[in-house]
Amino acid sequence: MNAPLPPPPWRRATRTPRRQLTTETIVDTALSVLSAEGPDAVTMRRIAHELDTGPGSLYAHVQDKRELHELMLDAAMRVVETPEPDPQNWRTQLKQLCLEQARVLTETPGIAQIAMETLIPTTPGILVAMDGMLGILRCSGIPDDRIAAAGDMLALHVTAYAYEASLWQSPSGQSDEAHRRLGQIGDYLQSLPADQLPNLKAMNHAMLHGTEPDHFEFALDVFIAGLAAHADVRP
Amino acid sequence: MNAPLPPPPWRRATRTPRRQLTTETIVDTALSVLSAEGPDAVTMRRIAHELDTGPGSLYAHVQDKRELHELMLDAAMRVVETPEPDPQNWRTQLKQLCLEQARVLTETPGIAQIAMETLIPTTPGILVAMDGMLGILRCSGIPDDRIAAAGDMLALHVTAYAYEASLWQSPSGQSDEAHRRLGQIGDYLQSLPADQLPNLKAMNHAMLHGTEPDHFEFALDVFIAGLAAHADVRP
DNA sequence: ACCTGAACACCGTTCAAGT
DNA sequence: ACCTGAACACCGTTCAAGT
Repeated sequence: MNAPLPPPPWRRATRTPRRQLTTETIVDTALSVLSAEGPDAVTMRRIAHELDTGPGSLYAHVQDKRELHELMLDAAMRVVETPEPDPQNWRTQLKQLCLEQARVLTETPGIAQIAMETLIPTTPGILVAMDGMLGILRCSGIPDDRIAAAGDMLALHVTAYAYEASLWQSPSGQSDEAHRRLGQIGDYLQSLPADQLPNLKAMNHAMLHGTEPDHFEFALDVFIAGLAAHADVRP
Repeated sequence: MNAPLPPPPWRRATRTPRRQLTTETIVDTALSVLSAEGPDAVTMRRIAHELDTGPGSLYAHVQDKRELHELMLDAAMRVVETPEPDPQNWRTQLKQLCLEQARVLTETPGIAQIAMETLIPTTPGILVAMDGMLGILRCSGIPDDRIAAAGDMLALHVTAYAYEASLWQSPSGQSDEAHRRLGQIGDYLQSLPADQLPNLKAMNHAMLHGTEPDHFEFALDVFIAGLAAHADVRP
Protein backbone atom coordinates (compact mmCIF):
# COMPACT_ATOMS: atom_id res chain seq x y z
CA MET A 1 0.00 0.00 0.00
CA ASN A 2 3.07 2.26 0.02
CA ALA A 3 3.82 4.46 -2.96
CA PRO A 4 5.55 2.27 -5.51
CA LEU A 5 9.34 2.40 -5.49
CA PRO A 6 10.99 4.19 -8.39
CA PRO A 7 12.33 1.72 -10.93
CA PRO A 8 15.95 0.71 -10.43
CA PRO A 9 18.23 2.60 -12.82
CA TRP A 10 19.25 -0.44 -14.85
CA ARG A 11 15.65 -0.91 -15.90
CA ARG A 12 15.65 2.50 -17.57
CA ALA A 13 18.22 1.23 -20.03
CA THR A 14 15.81 -1.34 -21.43
CA ARG A 15 12.95 1.10 -21.21
CA THR A 16 14.18 4.23 -22.94
CA PRO A 17 15.21 2.76 -26.32
CA ARG A 18 11.85 1.07 -26.34
CA ARG A 19 11.19 -0.32 -29.78
CA GLN A 20 9.23 2.25 -31.71
CA LEU A 21 6.01 1.20 -33.29
CA THR A 22 6.22 1.26 -37.09
CA THR A 23 3.86 0.27 -39.86
CA GLU A 24 6.54 -2.17 -40.90
CA THR A 25 6.93 -3.85 -37.52
CA ILE A 26 3.16 -4.11 -37.26
CA VAL A 27 2.91 -5.76 -40.67
CA ASP A 28 5.79 -8.12 -39.89
CA THR A 29 4.27 -9.10 -36.57
CA ALA A 30 0.92 -9.69 -38.22
CA LEU A 31 2.51 -11.91 -40.87
CA SER A 32 4.38 -13.99 -38.34
CA VAL A 33 1.25 -14.46 -36.25
CA LEU A 34 -0.59 -15.43 -39.42
CA SER A 35 1.89 -18.07 -40.49
CA ALA A 36 2.21 -19.42 -36.97
CA GLU A 37 -1.44 -19.65 -36.00
CA GLY A 38 -3.64 -18.95 -39.00
CA PRO A 39 -6.04 -16.18 -39.96
CA ASP A 40 -8.23 -16.30 -36.86
CA ALA A 41 -5.30 -15.34 -34.67
CA VAL A 42 -4.61 -12.13 -36.58
CA THR A 43 -6.55 -9.66 -34.47
CA MET A 44 -5.63 -6.08 -33.68
CA ARG A 45 -5.55 -6.95 -30.01
CA ARG A 46 -3.29 -9.93 -30.52
CA ILE A 47 -0.81 -7.97 -32.65
CA ALA A 48 -0.78 -5.15 -30.12
CA HIS A 49 -0.17 -7.64 -27.34
CA GLU A 50 2.72 -9.12 -29.31
CA LEU A 51 4.25 -5.63 -29.47
CA ASP A 52 3.65 -5.02 -25.75
CA THR A 53 1.10 -2.32 -26.21
CA GLY A 54 -2.64 -1.70 -26.27
CA PRO A 55 -4.85 -2.23 -29.30
CA GLY A 56 -5.42 1.49 -29.77
CA SER A 57 -1.76 2.13 -30.49
CA LEU A 58 -1.90 0.43 -33.86
CA TYR A 59 -4.32 2.98 -35.22
CA ALA A 60 -1.58 5.62 -35.34
CA HIS A 61 0.15 3.65 -38.09
CA VAL A 62 -2.64 1.77 -39.80
CA GLN A 63 -6.07 3.03 -40.69
CA ASP A 64 -7.98 -0.16 -40.46
CA LYS A 65 -7.83 -3.90 -40.07
CA ARG A 66 -8.56 -3.93 -43.77
CA GLU A 67 -5.58 -1.73 -44.57
CA LEU A 68 -3.37 -3.93 -42.43
CA HIS A 69 -4.55 -6.94 -44.42
CA GLU A 70 -3.72 -5.18 -47.65
CA LEU A 71 -0.25 -4.28 -46.43
CA MET A 72 0.32 -7.90 -45.41
CA LEU A 73 -0.71 -9.07 -48.86
CA ASP A 74 1.54 -6.50 -50.47
CA ALA A 75 4.54 -7.60 -48.44
CA ALA A 76 3.89 -11.25 -49.24
CA MET A 77 3.45 -10.67 -52.98
CA ARG A 78 6.59 -8.59 -53.37
CA VAL A 79 8.69 -11.74 -53.67
CA VAL A 80 7.08 -12.67 -56.99
CA GLU A 81 9.42 -11.83 -59.85
CA THR A 82 8.00 -11.14 -63.27
CA PRO A 83 10.01 -12.25 -66.31
CA GLU A 84 10.94 -10.13 -69.30
CA PRO A 85 8.14 -10.88 -71.78
CA ASP A 86 9.29 -13.08 -74.65
CA PRO A 87 6.85 -13.21 -77.58
CA GLN A 88 8.11 -16.69 -78.53
CA ASN A 89 7.28 -18.12 -75.14
CA TRP A 90 4.25 -16.31 -73.86
CA ARG A 91 2.36 -19.53 -73.14
CA THR A 92 5.08 -20.99 -70.93
CA GLN A 93 5.80 -17.67 -69.26
CA LEU A 94 2.15 -17.10 -68.49
CA LYS A 95 1.73 -20.52 -66.95
CA GLN A 96 4.92 -20.17 -64.92
CA LEU A 97 3.87 -16.78 -63.59
CA CYS A 98 0.46 -18.07 -62.54
CA LEU A 99 2.01 -21.08 -60.82
CA GLU A 100 4.49 -18.82 -59.06
CA GLN A 101 1.82 -16.43 -57.87
CA ALA A 102 -0.29 -19.33 -56.66
CA ARG A 103 2.74 -20.77 -54.89
CA VAL A 104 3.38 -17.54 -53.00
CA LEU A 105 -0.29 -17.14 -52.12
CA THR A 106 -0.41 -20.71 -50.85
CA GLU A 107 2.91 -20.63 -49.04
CA THR A 108 1.69 -18.55 -46.14
CA PRO A 109 -1.65 -20.13 -45.34
CA GLY A 110 -4.20 -17.42 -44.82
CA ILE A 111 -2.68 -14.91 -47.20
CA ALA A 112 -4.87 -16.21 -50.02
CA GLN A 113 -7.94 -15.57 -47.92
CA ILE A 114 -6.82 -11.99 -47.49
CA ALA A 115 -6.16 -11.76 -51.22
CA MET A 116 -9.68 -12.95 -51.96
CA GLU A 117 -11.23 -10.41 -49.60
CA THR A 118 -9.01 -7.59 -50.83
CA LEU A 119 -10.33 -7.17 -54.31
CA ILE A 120 -9.34 -4.28 -56.54
CA PRO A 121 -6.04 -3.94 -54.70
CA THR A 122 -4.35 -0.56 -54.86
CA THR A 123 -1.06 -1.52 -53.36
CA PRO A 124 2.26 -1.31 -55.33
CA GLY A 125 3.34 -4.94 -54.97
CA ILE A 126 0.10 -6.28 -56.33
CA LEU A 127 -0.04 -3.78 -59.15
CA VAL A 128 3.47 -4.88 -60.14
CA ALA A 129 2.30 -8.49 -60.26
CA MET A 130 -0.66 -7.55 -62.40
CA ASP A 131 1.57 -5.48 -64.66
CA GLY A 132 3.85 -8.46 -65.25
CA MET A 133 0.89 -10.61 -66.18
CA LEU A 134 -0.35 -8.01 -68.65
CA GLY A 135 3.14 -7.72 -70.16
CA ILE A 136 3.12 -11.38 -71.08
CA LEU A 137 -0.46 -11.29 -72.30
CA ARG A 138 0.39 -8.42 -74.65
CA CYS A 139 2.73 -10.79 -76.50
CA SER A 140 -0.08 -13.23 -77.20
CA GLY A 141 -1.64 -11.39 -80.12
CA ILE A 142 -4.97 -10.92 -78.37
CA PRO A 143 -6.61 -7.51 -78.88
CA ASP A 144 -6.15 -5.02 -76.04
CA ASP A 145 -9.65 -5.09 -74.62
CA ARG A 146 -9.45 -8.88 -74.36
CA ILE A 147 -6.11 -8.64 -72.60
CA ALA A 148 -7.72 -6.67 -69.82
CA ALA A 149 -10.41 -9.30 -69.49
CA ALA A 150 -7.92 -12.16 -69.59
CA GLY A 151 -5.63 -10.60 -66.96
CA ASP A 152 -8.56 -9.85 -64.71
CA MET A 153 -10.00 -13.35 -64.89
CA LEU A 154 -6.63 -15.09 -64.67
CA ALA A 155 -5.73 -13.17 -61.52
CA LEU A 156 -9.13 -13.98 -60.08
CA HIS A 157 -8.68 -17.65 -60.81
CA VAL A 158 -5.19 -17.81 -59.32
CA THR A 159 -6.43 -16.13 -56.16
CA ALA A 160 -9.50 -18.31 -55.85
CA TYR A 161 -7.50 -21.48 -56.39
CA ALA A 162 -4.93 -20.45 -53.80
CA TYR A 163 -7.74 -19.76 -51.37
CA GLU A 164 -9.31 -23.16 -51.90
CA ALA A 165 -5.95 -24.91 -51.80
CA SER A 166 -4.98 -23.28 -48.51
CA LEU A 167 -7.99 -24.89 -46.84
CA TRP A 168 -6.12 -28.19 -47.03
CA GLN A 169 -3.15 -26.81 -45.18
CA SER A 170 -2.86 -26.93 -41.50
CA PRO A 171 -2.39 -24.31 -38.93
CA SER A 172 -5.71 -22.59 -39.35
CA GLY A 173 -7.03 -25.86 -37.99
CA GLN A 174 -9.60 -26.28 -40.76
CA SER A 175 -7.62 -28.98 -42.46
CA ASP A 176 -9.29 -31.94 -40.77
CA GLU A 177 -12.63 -30.26 -41.40
CA ALA A 178 -11.91 -30.34 -45.13
CA HIS A 179 -11.10 -34.04 -45.11
CA ARG A 180 -14.13 -34.81 -42.97
CA ARG A 181 -16.36 -33.14 -45.52
CA LEU A 182 -14.91 -35.13 -48.38
CA GLY A 183 -15.76 -38.27 -46.43
CA GLN A 184 -19.30 -36.98 -45.84
CA ILE A 185 -19.83 -36.50 -49.55
CA GLY A 186 -18.52 -39.99 -50.26
CA ASP A 187 -20.88 -41.53 -47.69
CA TYR A 188 -23.79 -39.46 -48.95
CA LEU A 189 -23.22 -40.53 -52.54
CA GLN A 190 -23.04 -44.19 -51.54
CA SER A 191 -26.34 -43.88 -49.67
CA LEU A 192 -28.13 -42.47 -52.72
CA PRO A 193 -30.16 -44.50 -55.23
CA ALA A 194 -28.42 -44.80 -58.57
CA ASP A 195 -30.55 -42.23 -60.38
CA GLN A 196 -29.85 -39.34 -58.01
CA LEU A 197 -26.78 -37.31 -58.84
CA PRO A 198 -25.80 -39.92 -61.45
CA ASN A 199 -22.79 -38.02 -62.74
CA LEU A 200 -21.38 -37.33 -59.32
CA LYS A 201 -21.83 -41.02 -58.45
CA ALA A 202 -20.15 -42.10 -61.66
CA MET A 203 -17.24 -39.75 -61.12
CA ASN A 204 -16.99 -40.31 -57.39
CA HIS A 205 -13.44 -41.50 -57.48
CA ALA A 206 -12.06 -38.88 -59.86
CA MET A 207 -13.85 -36.01 -58.07
CA LEU A 208 -12.92 -36.87 -54.54
CA HIS A 209 -9.41 -38.12 -55.07
CA GLY A 210 -8.08 -35.82 -57.75
CA THR A 211 -5.65 -33.38 -56.23
CA GLU A 212 -6.19 -29.65 -56.32
CA PRO A 213 -2.82 -28.72 -57.85
CA ASP A 214 -3.49 -31.05 -60.78
CA HIS A 215 -6.88 -29.46 -61.33
CA PHE A 216 -5.32 -26.01 -61.24
CA GLU A 217 -2.62 -26.87 -63.71
CA PHE A 218 -5.22 -28.36 -66.00
CA ALA A 219 -7.30 -25.20 -65.76
CA LEU A 220 -4.27 -23.11 -66.70
CA ASP A 221 -3.57 -25.32 -69.70
CA VAL A 222 -7.17 -25.11 -70.83
CA PHE A 223 -7.31 -21.36 -70.36
CA ILE A 224 -4.07 -20.75 -72.23
CA ALA A 225 -5.12 -23.09 -75.06
CA GLY A 226 -8.33 -21.10 -75.33
CA LEU A 227 -6.41 -17.82 -75.39
CA ALA A 228 -4.18 -19.14 -78.17
CA ALA A 229 -7.28 -20.10 -80.16
CA HIS A 230 -8.64 -16.57 -79.73
CA ALA A 231 -5.32 -15.10 -80.84
CA ASP A 232 -5.31 -17.21 -84.00
CA VAL A 233 -8.65 -15.83 -85.06
CA ARG A 234 -7.24 -12.29 -85.27
CA PRO A 235 -3.60 -12.70 -86.24
CA MET B 1 -43.96 -2.32 -7.11
CA ASN B 2 -46.93 -4.68 -6.70
CA ALA B 3 -46.70 -8.21 -7.98
CA PRO B 4 -47.39 -8.10 -11.71
CA LEU B 5 -50.96 -8.75 -12.72
CA PRO B 6 -51.64 -12.07 -14.43
CA PRO B 7 -51.97 -11.61 -18.17
CA PRO B 8 -55.52 -11.10 -19.41
CA PRO B 9 -56.89 -14.29 -20.92
CA TRP B 10 -57.10 -12.97 -24.49
CA ARG B 11 -53.34 -12.58 -24.48
CA ARG B 12 -52.91 -16.32 -24.05
CA ALA B 13 -54.47 -16.82 -27.47
CA THR B 14 -51.60 -15.01 -29.19
CA ARG B 15 -49.11 -16.63 -26.90
CA THR B 16 -49.85 -20.32 -27.06
CA PRO B 17 -49.70 -20.90 -30.83
CA ARG B 18 -46.44 -18.97 -30.72
CA ARG B 19 -44.62 -19.49 -33.99
CA GLN B 20 -42.37 -22.47 -33.49
CA LEU B 21 -38.76 -22.08 -34.31
CA THR B 22 -37.76 -24.18 -37.30
CA THR B 23 -34.56 -24.61 -39.23
CA GLU B 24 -36.52 -23.39 -42.22
CA THR B 25 -37.80 -20.20 -40.61
CA ILE B 26 -34.32 -19.48 -39.33
CA VAL B 27 -32.82 -19.88 -42.81
CA ASP B 28 -35.58 -17.78 -44.39
CA THR B 29 -35.11 -15.04 -41.85
CA ALA B 30 -31.37 -15.08 -42.38
CA LEU B 31 -31.81 -14.82 -46.15
CA SER B 32 -34.18 -11.89 -45.89
CA VAL B 33 -31.86 -10.07 -43.51
CA LEU B 34 -29.02 -10.78 -45.92
CA SER B 35 -30.75 -9.41 -48.99
CA ALA B 36 -32.05 -6.41 -47.07
CA GLU B 37 -28.89 -5.34 -45.27
CA GLY B 38 -25.94 -7.31 -46.53
CA PRO B 39 -23.63 -9.93 -45.00
CA ASP B 40 -22.54 -7.92 -41.96
CA ALA B 41 -26.10 -7.83 -40.67
CA VAL B 42 -26.45 -11.61 -40.65
CA THR B 43 -25.53 -12.35 -37.06
CA MET B 44 -26.99 -15.02 -34.82
CA ARG B 45 -28.16 -12.31 -32.44
CA ARG B 46 -29.85 -10.34 -35.18
CA ILE B 47 -31.68 -13.35 -36.57
CA ALA B 48 -32.79 -14.36 -33.09
CA HIS B 49 -34.02 -10.83 -32.45
CA GLU B 50 -35.96 -10.92 -35.73
CA LEU B 51 -37.69 -14.08 -34.46
CA ASP B 52 -38.36 -12.52 -31.03
CA THR B 53 -36.08 -14.80 -29.11
CA GLY B 54 -32.60 -15.00 -27.65
CA PRO B 55 -29.49 -15.96 -29.57
CA GLY B 56 -29.15 -19.26 -27.78
CA SER B 57 -32.46 -20.55 -29.14
CA LEU B 58 -31.08 -20.93 -32.64
CA TYR B 59 -28.61 -23.58 -31.55
CA ALA B 60 -31.38 -26.11 -31.09
CA HIS B 61 -31.95 -26.12 -34.87
CA VAL B 62 -28.61 -25.17 -36.29
CA GLN B 63 -25.23 -26.38 -35.21
CA ASP B 64 -23.18 -23.38 -36.16
CA LYS B 65 -23.09 -20.07 -37.90
CA ARG B 66 -21.21 -21.97 -40.57
CA GLU B 67 -23.97 -24.53 -40.96
CA LEU B 68 -26.53 -21.76 -41.18
CA HIS B 69 -24.49 -20.20 -43.98
CA GLU B 70 -24.40 -23.50 -45.81
CA LEU B 71 -28.16 -23.93 -45.47
CA MET B 72 -28.68 -20.40 -46.82
CA LEU B 73 -26.50 -21.18 -49.81
CA ASP B 74 -28.35 -24.43 -50.39
CA ALA B 75 -31.73 -22.70 -50.36
CA ALA B 76 -30.50 -20.02 -52.74
CA MET B 77 -28.96 -22.47 -55.21
CA ARG B 78 -32.00 -24.72 -55.38
CA VAL B 79 -33.58 -22.44 -57.97
CA VAL B 80 -30.92 -23.32 -60.57
CA GLU B 81 -32.31 -25.79 -63.07
CA THR B 82 -29.94 -28.08 -64.93
CA PRO B 83 -30.76 -28.98 -68.51
CA GLU B 84 -30.90 -32.45 -70.00
CA PRO B 85 -27.40 -32.89 -71.45
CA ASP B 86 -27.36 -32.69 -75.25
CA PRO B 87 -24.11 -33.94 -76.84
CA GLN B 88 -24.68 -31.66 -79.83
CA ASN B 89 -24.83 -28.53 -77.71
CA TRP B 90 -22.58 -29.08 -74.76
CA ARG B 91 -20.70 -25.80 -75.33
CA THR B 92 -23.82 -23.66 -75.28
CA GLN B 93 -25.34 -25.61 -72.42
CA LEU B 94 -22.19 -25.30 -70.34
CA LYS B 95 -21.97 -21.57 -70.86
CA GLN B 96 -25.67 -21.08 -70.10
CA LEU B 97 -25.41 -23.10 -66.90
CA CYS B 98 -22.39 -21.12 -65.70
CA LEU B 99 -24.12 -17.83 -66.48
CA GLU B 100 -27.25 -19.01 -64.68
CA GLN B 101 -25.32 -20.12 -61.60
CA ALA B 102 -23.44 -16.83 -61.55
CA ARG B 103 -26.72 -14.96 -61.91
CA VAL B 104 -28.23 -16.72 -58.90
CA LEU B 105 -25.10 -16.21 -56.83
CA THR B 106 -25.04 -12.53 -57.73
CA GLU B 107 -28.76 -11.96 -57.33
CA THR B 108 -28.73 -12.02 -53.57
CA PRO B 109 -25.67 -9.94 -52.73
CA GLY B 110 -23.69 -11.68 -50.06
CA ILE B 111 -24.61 -15.21 -51.05
CA ALA B 112 -21.52 -15.43 -53.25
CA GLN B 113 -19.34 -14.53 -50.27
CA ILE B 114 -20.89 -17.40 -48.36
CA ALA B 115 -20.34 -19.69 -51.36
CA MET B 116 -16.69 -18.73 -51.45
CA GLU B 117 -16.22 -19.45 -47.76
CA THR B 118 -18.20 -22.69 -47.91
CA LEU B 119 -15.90 -24.80 -49.98
CA ILE B 120 -16.40 -28.51 -50.46
CA PRO B 121 -20.13 -28.12 -49.90
CA THR B 122 -21.98 -31.21 -48.73
CA THR B 123 -25.46 -29.90 -49.12
CA PRO B 124 -27.97 -31.47 -51.58
CA GLY B 125 -28.78 -28.34 -53.60
CA ILE B 126 -25.16 -27.62 -54.37
CA LEU B 127 -24.36 -31.22 -55.18
CA VAL B 128 -27.25 -31.18 -57.65
CA ALA B 129 -25.79 -28.11 -59.32
CA MET B 130 -22.39 -29.77 -59.55
CA ASP B 131 -23.97 -32.93 -60.91
CA GLY B 132 -25.65 -30.98 -63.68
CA MET B 133 -22.36 -29.38 -64.63
CA LEU B 134 -20.66 -32.78 -64.77
CA GLY B 135 -23.48 -34.16 -66.89
CA ILE B 136 -22.83 -31.58 -69.58
CA LEU B 137 -19.08 -31.98 -69.35
CA ARG B 138 -19.42 -35.73 -69.91
CA CYS B 139 -20.80 -34.97 -73.37
CA SER B 140 -17.72 -33.04 -74.34
CA GLY B 141 -15.49 -36.00 -75.13
CA ILE B 142 -12.95 -35.13 -72.46
CA PRO B 143 -11.56 -38.09 -70.49
CA ASP B 144 -13.14 -38.69 -67.09
CA ASP B 145 -10.30 -37.51 -64.90
CA ARG B 146 -10.20 -34.24 -66.81
CA ILE B 147 -13.92 -33.81 -66.36
CA ALA B 148 -13.48 -33.80 -62.62
CA ALA B 149 -10.78 -31.15 -62.93
CA ALA B 150 -12.84 -29.06 -65.35
CA GLY B 151 -15.96 -29.17 -63.18
CA ASP B 152 -13.99 -28.32 -60.09
CA MET B 153 -12.24 -25.33 -61.65
CA LEU B 154 -15.31 -24.08 -63.48
CA ALA B 155 -17.35 -24.09 -60.29
CA LEU B 156 -14.52 -22.29 -58.54
CA HIS B 157 -14.37 -19.67 -61.22
CA VAL B 158 -18.10 -19.05 -61.24
CA THR B 159 -18.11 -18.65 -57.48
CA ALA B 160 -15.10 -16.35 -57.44
CA TYR B 161 -16.51 -14.20 -60.21
CA ALA B 162 -19.85 -13.90 -58.45
CA TYR B 163 -18.06 -12.90 -55.29
CA GLU B 164 -16.08 -10.20 -57.03
CA ALA B 165 -19.09 -8.99 -58.96
CA SER B 166 -21.21 -8.68 -55.84
CA LEU B 167 -18.76 -6.15 -54.44
CA TRP B 168 -20.14 -3.67 -56.96
CA GLN B 169 -23.64 -4.12 -55.73
CA SER B 170 -25.09 -2.09 -53.02
CA PRO B 171 -26.61 -2.94 -49.73
CA SER B 172 -23.52 -4.30 -48.07
CA GLY B 173 -22.36 -0.68 -48.33
CA GLN B 174 -19.01 -1.60 -49.89
CA SER B 175 -20.10 -0.45 -53.31
CA ASP B 176 -18.75 3.10 -53.05
CA GLU B 177 -15.57 1.68 -51.59
CA ALA B 178 -15.05 -0.31 -54.79
CA HIS B 179 -15.47 2.71 -57.01
CA ARG B 180 -13.23 4.82 -54.79
CA ARG B 181 -10.46 2.26 -55.17
CA LEU B 182 -10.74 2.24 -58.95
CA GLY B 183 -10.26 6.00 -58.84
CA GLN B 184 -7.23 5.58 -56.56
CA ILE B 185 -5.58 3.23 -59.03
CA GLY B 186 -6.25 5.64 -61.87
CA ASP B 187 -4.69 8.55 -59.96
CA TYR B 188 -1.75 6.41 -58.89
CA LEU B 189 -1.04 5.31 -62.45
CA GLN B 190 -1.17 8.90 -63.68
CA SER B 191 1.32 9.97 -61.02
CA LEU B 192 3.82 7.30 -62.05
CA PRO B 193 6.74 7.83 -64.48
CA ALA B 194 6.19 6.12 -67.79
CA ASP B 195 8.52 3.20 -67.15
CA GLN B 196 6.84 1.99 -63.99
CA LEU B 197 3.98 -0.44 -64.50
CA PRO B 198 4.13 0.23 -68.26
CA ASN B 199 1.53 -2.32 -69.21
CA LEU B 200 -0.94 -1.19 -66.62
CA LYS B 201 -0.44 2.41 -67.77
CA ALA B 202 -0.90 1.43 -71.40
CA MET B 203 -4.04 -0.51 -70.63
CA ASN B 204 -5.42 1.91 -68.12
CA HIS B 205 -8.63 2.53 -69.98
CA ALA B 206 -9.41 -1.07 -70.84
CA MET B 207 -8.56 -2.33 -67.34
CA LEU B 208 -10.48 0.19 -65.33
CA HIS B 209 -13.50 0.61 -67.53
CA GLY B 210 -14.11 -2.88 -68.81
CA THR B 211 -17.17 -4.32 -67.09
CA GLU B 212 -16.99 -7.44 -64.99
CA PRO B 213 -19.77 -9.37 -66.73
CA ASP B 214 -17.98 -8.93 -70.06
CA HIS B 215 -14.77 -10.25 -68.57
CA PHE B 216 -16.60 -13.22 -67.12
CA GLU B 217 -18.29 -14.09 -70.39
CA PHE B 218 -14.96 -13.83 -72.15
CA ALA B 219 -13.38 -16.14 -69.59
CA LEU B 220 -16.14 -18.70 -70.15
CA ASP B 221 -15.64 -18.53 -73.92
CA VAL B 222 -11.90 -18.96 -73.54
CA PHE B 223 -12.27 -21.84 -71.11
CA ILE B 224 -14.81 -23.66 -73.26
CA ALA B 225 -12.70 -23.14 -76.38
CA GLY B 226 -9.77 -24.63 -74.50
CA LEU B 227 -11.89 -27.60 -73.40
CA ALA B 228 -12.97 -28.21 -76.98
CA ALA B 229 -9.34 -28.19 -78.06
CA HIS B 230 -8.53 -30.77 -75.39
CA ALA B 231 -11.43 -32.93 -76.52
CA ASP B 232 -10.23 -32.89 -80.12
CA VAL B 233 -6.87 -34.28 -79.11
CA ARG B 234 -8.46 -37.49 -77.82
CA PRO B 235 -11.56 -38.09 -79.91
C1' DA C 1 3.34 13.46 -32.13
C1' DC C 2 2.97 9.28 -30.42
C1' DC C 3 1.23 6.23 -27.20
C1' DT C 4 -1.94 4.31 -23.69
C1' DG C 5 -5.73 1.56 -22.00
C1' DA C 6 -10.35 2.06 -20.51
C1' DA C 7 -14.77 2.28 -22.67
C1' DC C 8 -18.23 1.43 -26.31
C1' DA C 9 -20.86 -1.36 -29.00
C1' DC C 10 -20.77 -5.29 -30.64
C1' DC C 11 -19.70 -10.76 -31.69
C1' DG C 12 -20.56 -16.53 -31.40
C1' DT C 13 -21.39 -19.97 -28.22
C1' DT C 14 -22.54 -22.28 -23.79
C1' DC C 15 -25.35 -23.55 -20.10
C1' DA C 16 -28.21 -23.63 -15.93
C1' DA C 17 -32.83 -22.80 -15.43
C1' DG C 18 -37.36 -22.80 -16.80
C1' DT C 19 -41.82 -24.69 -19.46
C1' DA D 1 -37.80 -31.45 -25.96
C1' DC D 2 -37.63 -27.00 -26.76
C1' DC D 3 -36.73 -22.54 -25.36
C1' DT D 4 -34.70 -18.69 -22.64
C1' DG D 5 -31.39 -15.13 -21.59
C1' DA D 6 -27.58 -14.28 -18.68
C1' DA D 7 -22.75 -15.17 -18.79
C1' DC D 8 -18.23 -16.11 -20.97
C1' DA D 9 -14.61 -14.96 -23.72
C1' DC D 10 -13.79 -12.57 -27.14
C1' DC D 11 -13.90 -8.68 -31.28
C1' DG D 12 -12.62 -3.60 -33.91
C1' DT D 13 -12.53 1.08 -33.02
C1' DT D 14 -12.68 5.50 -30.45
C1' DC D 15 -11.08 8.81 -27.33
C1' DA D 16 -9.73 11.41 -23.23
C1' DA D 17 -5.62 11.45 -20.89
C1' DG D 18 -0.89 11.13 -20.50
C1' DT D 19 4.33 11.74 -22.16
